[in-house]
This record gives sequence, C-alpha cells and structure tokens, in this order.
Amino acid sequence: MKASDAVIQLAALAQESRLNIFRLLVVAGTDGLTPGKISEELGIPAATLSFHLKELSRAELIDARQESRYIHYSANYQQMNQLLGFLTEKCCAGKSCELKPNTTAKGSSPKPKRKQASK
Amino acid sequence: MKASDAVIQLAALAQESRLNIFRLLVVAGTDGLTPGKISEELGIPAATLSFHLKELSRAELIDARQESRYIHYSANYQQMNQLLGFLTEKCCAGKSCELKPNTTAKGSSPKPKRKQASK
DNA sequence: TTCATGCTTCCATTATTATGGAAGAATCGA
DNA sequence: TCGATTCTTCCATAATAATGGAAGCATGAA
Repeated sequence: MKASDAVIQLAALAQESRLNIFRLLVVAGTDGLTPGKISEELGIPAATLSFHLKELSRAELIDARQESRYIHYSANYQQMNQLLGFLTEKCCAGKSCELKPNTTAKGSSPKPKRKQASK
Repeated sequence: MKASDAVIQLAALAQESRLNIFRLLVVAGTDGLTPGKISEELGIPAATLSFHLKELSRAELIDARQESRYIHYSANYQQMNQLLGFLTEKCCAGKSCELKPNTTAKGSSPKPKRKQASK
C-alpha cells in the first residue's frame, strides 16, 4: 500500500459523518445498507450523504452494489485491514512492543530504554 | 473513545507529511526522534514540520519529551491501539468476519447471506 | 405512459487546512 | 555575556473540503 492511498483512506474517515457511516457499515456486515436506511439512522440529508458515500467509495473503503432500485453500500473489510496494517508496519523497528491493534488497549507501553540524546 | 476524538486522530494522519512523520516515529520506537532528525529524514522545512508535529500532538498520537536542548517526539502506541480498535468495533455485529487488522490481509470476505432489501 | 420513489449531480456559500519565510524564544558551549 | 543551534510562533497566501436545496436521472409499479 502506498502512503498516498492511505492518506486518501484516512481522509475519508477523518470526518464525523463519514466515520459514523463507515462504522455503521462495519457493524452492518456484508449485506450493507441503503442510503435511505443510513440517512434515517444518522439523520444526514440525502445530498450530503451521497457526497460522503462517494468519498468513502473513492477511498475504496466501501463497496456499492445495485440491487433492483436500491443501492447497497457495505464496508470493504479487506481494505480496512490493509490500512490498519500499514499504520503499524515495522512498528518499533521489529522489537516487540506489544502492539495489538484489535485489542482493547490496556497500557501496553514498554519502558523507555535510556539512551543519550545526540546528533 | 468518542467519535470526535477518532476524527481528530484520523485527520491528523490524513496528510502525507504527517503520515510519513508518524510512521517514521512508529518505526523509531519509544526513544523517538528530534525535529531536526525528522526534517533531515523527510525534507520538511522547520516551520511546516513544527506545525505538523503540533497537529499530531494535539491528536495525542505522539508525545513530546524535552531533553536538554532537544525535543524528542515519539509515537503514542496506546492511542494508536485505541484508534484501531475503535474502527473495528462491533465488526459484523459480532459474527466472525476474520478481521485481523494487524495481519497482512489475504481476502477475508465472508459470503454474503441473501436477505431481502426492505424499508 | 405516467407517477412515485430512491438516489445522484450541480452549484454557491462557508469554513478549514497547508505552506514556508521571517522573526522570536530557549538552551548550551565557550 | 556572546554566539550558535534548535525549535516554535506569527502571518499572509493558496488550496481544499463540507453543506444542503433544487433539479435531474433511473427504476419499478400500475
């Protein structure tokens, strides 16, 4: 994954409405939800919602699937996976730092090893 | 974690320079790096870098630690953990969907269960 | 065809963010 | 105290993004 792609995905999520939409879809599972349902659930006007769904689609964080008159949007779990992996890549230069992103964090900060600050 | 906090953190990462800075610090480990070193590494002018470091600090994704004349910035692994956890919360409404963020994704998309689209 | 429904595109307005030069601290060595 | 080094704040400019009403398009029902 390229950094520029990650930026697009992060930017897509860095907006309250879009983050709510995405999280709703993450919970909804692979069936997804229609814009109407999302609008109803989150109280976002149709035009605004459409704009945000397009942003999330552009980032490939969600998929759209036409089903008769309805469009079903669903979370793209694979893309999200890759994004999360990208953020923790080469964490701590390979030393074990107990970084377990999918876990409720419970103070996993290793003691700093003392080392002289020098140029 | 509140959605608004997540938005702040995601926005902090949704910028190419800042994402590069953050990833550099993730790799650097708990000792962190000085702005001088980061600037040298990424070729970002001092003023711009300072601005971005402030953004990352505000989001609490990085910590700053003064050490004599130098400031050491380091990744806040715990915050990142919480952010990643937040994104995958209640994933697929509890059904197993094999979402393992810290793993290289290898096509973990379950078959969609058919279900009628209805209001 | 005609109508209702579901969703998108258009567009103008408003708000937020990025950039980097210049000047201003703060710290340390001599 | 002086000067060098390191980093931050200030500021103006430029660029990008969010919002939602109105109009448009596509689908399906009758």
